[in-house]
Amino acid sequence: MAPRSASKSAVPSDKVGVICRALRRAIIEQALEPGAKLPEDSLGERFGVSRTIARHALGQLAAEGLVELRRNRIAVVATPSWQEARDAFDIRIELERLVVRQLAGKLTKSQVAELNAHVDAEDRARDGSDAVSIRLATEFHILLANMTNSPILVRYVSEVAYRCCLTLSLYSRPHSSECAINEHRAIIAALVKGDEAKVMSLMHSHLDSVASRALVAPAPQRGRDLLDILAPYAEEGDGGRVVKLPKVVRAR
Amino acid sequence: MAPRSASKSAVPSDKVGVICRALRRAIIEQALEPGAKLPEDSLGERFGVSRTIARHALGQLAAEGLVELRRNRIAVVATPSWQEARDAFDIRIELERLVVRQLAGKLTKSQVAELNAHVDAEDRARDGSDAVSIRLATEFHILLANMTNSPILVRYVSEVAYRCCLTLSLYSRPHSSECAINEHRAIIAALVKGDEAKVMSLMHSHLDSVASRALVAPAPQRGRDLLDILAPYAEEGDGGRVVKLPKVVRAR
DNA sequence: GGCCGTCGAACTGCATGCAATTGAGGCGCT
DNA sequence: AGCGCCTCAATTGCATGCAGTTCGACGGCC
Repeated sequence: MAPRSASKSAVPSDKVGVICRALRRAIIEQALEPGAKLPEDSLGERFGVSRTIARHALGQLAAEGLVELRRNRIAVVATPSWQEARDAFDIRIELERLVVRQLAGKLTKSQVAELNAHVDAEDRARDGSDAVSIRLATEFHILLANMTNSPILVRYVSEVAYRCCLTLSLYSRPHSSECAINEHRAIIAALVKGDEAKVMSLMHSHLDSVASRALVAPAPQRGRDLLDILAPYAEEGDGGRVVKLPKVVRAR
Repeated sequence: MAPRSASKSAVPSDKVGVICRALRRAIIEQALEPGAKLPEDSLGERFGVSRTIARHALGQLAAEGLVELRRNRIAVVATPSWQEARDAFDIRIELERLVVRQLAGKLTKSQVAELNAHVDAEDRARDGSDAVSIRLATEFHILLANMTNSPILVRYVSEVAYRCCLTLSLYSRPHSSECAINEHRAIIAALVKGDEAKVMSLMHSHLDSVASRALVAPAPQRGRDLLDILAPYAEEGDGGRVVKLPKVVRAR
């Protein structure tokens, strides 16, 4: 509906931007799981562009921390460690507190309407797939950030929110985020009321509860597969090599 | 001295990384002023690589907000608006409060030594060029962030610090940041002492004072040239065109 | 003299080609 | 059967070439 063509910067042409957006979305909807391979050829073919462009897009996404690039290796969707996930949430909390601090009491009527409409959409999607719910929940926060009119803040909040989303698919059990919709409504209400302190603490506890519900301890059994579990034991120094393991069948 | 090869991610090969680091440094030392042109050819030639690589590097820097990319146009060093500068500082304050909160009372002896050595270097550079002083001051903060061992936090703090650095060359009068060295020492002391609240407020006021010393109001006369002054009046929508002005001699 | 239109050089957007590296399967050896 | 080596297809790293666009300058016209 809204003609939100989003980020004006960092998008050399727009083909790159299209691919980035598509991949971001696929990643946060968990159509692409962490660790999924992203060969340049395939991407290029899929989007009707050459490898050059696909490569460029991967570079951008790597800069955002959504994909991992290793020299001469196929790019893969990032697999953040549990600690990184925690860090991302900590940063996110601070950034979003900043967002609501700037927004408290300053929302226009149409902005409030837009926010409410979004939460309604979240409500409606409750029966649908988890993926959509998660995406909408994330987009609520990005929508909020957008209203600050601070491009930098928007960029950082978006990035870190996407990263958090990514970690959710790694470490959370299903259906863990739906109950947060009420908290979104509460935040809107507090924003309208203009109570800065209140809305900041609401946002804080909202994110904190999402984080603690989602990030269920380092859970030995929760990792994707053997390789992930062993990762911390094979600290990869700047050129280090993972210890050779006898016969590991990589989970496809 | 320290074998700090820095960011492992987001660097496809390393030629790209080399170019990025070089340009970042040139930018924050103000060898490249905001608005400076960065043609792909020249960069490629300068660094002994093809345009492809130079282009990729520019893409990365654009993602960090240090350069501006516009379709079919020569890339230029970013020229943040005054408002963006303010926003960047606000974000920076929150992020660095997070840094020192995590670090308070947790520094090892060698880390403290490293910090002190750095501030000593800042002291020594006081007689040298402004550019070096500014770079060192910025690097102090990045050094601090590094000690959190949180790659994400490091990345964000670095980025936003570079951006702030960039704005300093636009909006600040010369010699405005040197007196901050004592504040760096105070922060180290408070970190060692482990007083979380104290160090957070120290960092807050440190950055706040740098910002307010530096960002001297929108100052009609302080902008680079006429075009910058007029920029806010010619909001560029996603494909909008700046209003045609009769005969503007662009300050070289 | 100043303004406008036209032209050319410069630059970007993108695809493709070639060399180098990887990792995966097959083969032989123990 | 298991383990290691070796070879080859798959994939990346990078440069170059071509087409389209922009910017600046020159020259004509008012």
